[in-house]
Amino acid sequence: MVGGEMSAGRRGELVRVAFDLVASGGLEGLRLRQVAEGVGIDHSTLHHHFPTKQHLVEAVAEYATAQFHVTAPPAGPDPRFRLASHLDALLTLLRHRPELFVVTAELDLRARRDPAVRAALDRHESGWRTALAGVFVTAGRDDEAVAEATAETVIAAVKGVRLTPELAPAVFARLAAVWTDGTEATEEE
Amino acid sequence: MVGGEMSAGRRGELVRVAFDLVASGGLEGLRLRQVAEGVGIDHSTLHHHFPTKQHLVEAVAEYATAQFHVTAPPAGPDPRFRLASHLDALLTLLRHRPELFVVTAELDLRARRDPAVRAALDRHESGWRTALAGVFVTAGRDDEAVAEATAETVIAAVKGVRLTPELAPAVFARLAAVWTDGTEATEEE
Amino acid sequence: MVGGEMSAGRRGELVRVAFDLVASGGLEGLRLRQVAEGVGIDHSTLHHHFPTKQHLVEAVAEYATAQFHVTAPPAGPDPRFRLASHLDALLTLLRHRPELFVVTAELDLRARRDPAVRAALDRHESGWRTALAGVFVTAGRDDEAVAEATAETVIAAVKGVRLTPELAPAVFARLAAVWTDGTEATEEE
Amino acid sequence: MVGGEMSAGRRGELVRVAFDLVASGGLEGLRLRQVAEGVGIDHSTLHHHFPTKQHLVEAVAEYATAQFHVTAPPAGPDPRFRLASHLDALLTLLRHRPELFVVTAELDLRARRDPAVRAALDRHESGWRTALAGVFVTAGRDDEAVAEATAETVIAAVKGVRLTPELAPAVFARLAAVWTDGTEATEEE
DNA sequence: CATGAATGAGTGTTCATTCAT
DNA sequence: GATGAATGAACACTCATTCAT
Repeated sequence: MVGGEMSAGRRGELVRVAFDLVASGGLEGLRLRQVAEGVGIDHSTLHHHFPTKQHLVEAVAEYATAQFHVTAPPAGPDPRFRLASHLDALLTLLRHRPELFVVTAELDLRARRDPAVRAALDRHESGWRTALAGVFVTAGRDDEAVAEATAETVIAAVKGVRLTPELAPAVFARLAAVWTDGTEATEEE
Repeated sequence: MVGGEMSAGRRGELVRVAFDLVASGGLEGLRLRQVAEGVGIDHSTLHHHFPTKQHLVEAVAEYATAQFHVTAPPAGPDPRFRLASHLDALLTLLRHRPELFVVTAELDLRARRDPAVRAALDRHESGWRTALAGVFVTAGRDDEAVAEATAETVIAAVKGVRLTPELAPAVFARLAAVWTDGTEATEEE
Repeated sequence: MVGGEMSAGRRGELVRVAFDLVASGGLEGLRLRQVAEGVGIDHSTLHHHFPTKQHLVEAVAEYATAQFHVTAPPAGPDPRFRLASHLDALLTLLRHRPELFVVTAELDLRARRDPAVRAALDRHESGWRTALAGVFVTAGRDDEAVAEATAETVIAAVKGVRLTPELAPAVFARLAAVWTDGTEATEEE
Repeated sequence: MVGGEMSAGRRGELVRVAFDLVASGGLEGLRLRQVAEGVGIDHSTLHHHFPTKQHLVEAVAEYATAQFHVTAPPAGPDPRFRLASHLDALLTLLRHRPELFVVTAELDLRARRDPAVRAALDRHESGWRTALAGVFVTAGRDDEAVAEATAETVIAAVKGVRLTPELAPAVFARLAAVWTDGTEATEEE
């Protein structure tokens, strides 16, 4: 159950090298020769693991989105705590692995023309969306539609700071403060 | 008669066609031959107007960011009205010219490795940032640091819905609602 | 009679700029745009003066070879003096205008595939050849065939140092010494 | 069986075809597509063997200069014989492989702007220079400086007839005759 | 004479992909 | 699996030349 299909092995190595290359040079700059070189194999050997570049890109999409599972809002009765925990986890991840957000931004753009990448991203995002809406719904202050809109707003704001991690703390603080009761909001800051 | 220079002429034509191609195929898919073909000239003639592809991309960046001037928050005493107007204008632009937001997203990613595009985007964004912070500062409810963080949050949320215009109405409504909920806001009405 | 057809005027200017560009970048690197730019006119205007690049190259060939008239062996009864004067003049020219020899070397190579340049060079070279053979013939020590071979040898040696002017003094000294009587030969050195 | 590596193989084939093309069309006219075509491979495959055109040109320079090893003056006690043998070998090479001299002339010109070609030529030429000076030094008639100047003169003359092989016999005869005319030379016979 | 716009053939180079070994 | 050689379509860019103004 652990590492079901990746992590070690040539395939996983290749995906991680490709991920790093996308992070530094963009999807546009991704070169199969560099990926192979980064793993220490010939570039034509790479095609034994990924028949086509597209397959590798899709694997990178799966890999990248999977890394976000650590940010899932924890279970619990207190919506404010769950939201705060979620934003904290995201902030920590953004600080320590900013490339994860960069690559996601790259994939978001690619997804417009690439159904497979689109699907991988949607799989990830629908989970995120649902979990977040759940948090706001249990807060009980709003109806479901508003809760969903609020979740969407948080997601949008997170996406919006993917390329500028230095702005994230202030933005996340605002998000947390605003959707919390007036009194706590001010003292949290 | 004044300012006719920007939109007419081969240069402007080329920029607009390039812009459209970026919107549909991404910066990655931008091909000079297609740009030239879209204008009806030989691809080598394009180099007469833009010595290099980079020059064309920079012109696209200038063109794209310039289109956002219509969304500038209007002057006036009422911060809630100014914010609502700004979000309305953005929503209208997003509805009618979604490519503008797509291209901006593309440029944002390119800007990570392209100082010239970075500069063009920064020029545009710093104006946006300042104007928005100004709105919140005059609202008087928060100090300057909070106003700036709030502006950043709005910017982040707008950036976050660039690729999903269908979510924008709900998100923008949440943004407007949240920052007009306070006591001061209601008493002015 | 002075400056019969060149020197001043756009044509002459263009030829001299082209000559300089060939000297520095080779015939291979000659660009009409640079020639025009060097004179301060548009590159399409250049075609009013030289319908084609070939015409300009031929003009450069004429110009380059014409500069060698100052090295013609002087008239006089003393063959040794005539040879020494000739070699002196060549050495002086090589010192002060090395580009002249570089361009000639370029043209020599081009002449293999370019009959017009071939003709210009032959015109110049046949005069040189005849004059030099004349010097050796009047020396009286050898028959005409030997005189011509000697002239050819001097020409070959001069051509051979065109690209290495620093070797020219020693080589020219050897040439002069060898074809002079034993006694004078040693004291000239 | 040893050394079969230099002449066989795609690399060697490509170099020889490139050499021939330089001989006929000049370095200026060298086209990678023609080289590949001459070997019967796709022009992009050429880049598998030579990453850049420059690498191919340098290989041509190495190849061309290496062909001259057959003209090295033989060892032996008699300077006149050594010089005559050298000139004979050069004359034979010039007759049977005139392209070798043409290509060398092309490379000489290119070397002015190409340090790598310059180095290849210098490697070859310094050997030639040293060997020739050695011949004249052992002749004993002149001091070392004069011997070097004489070697330089022979080299210059040889270079000077590279493009006109028909003049070489007469010139080489003059060179041999002149430096074997002295009293010491005759008394050895 | 001079210009700016346009042309089109051609240049070296790149890169994912294929295939025989 | 792994490799090296080969492919071919595509790319940005160059440059002499032409032509309408």
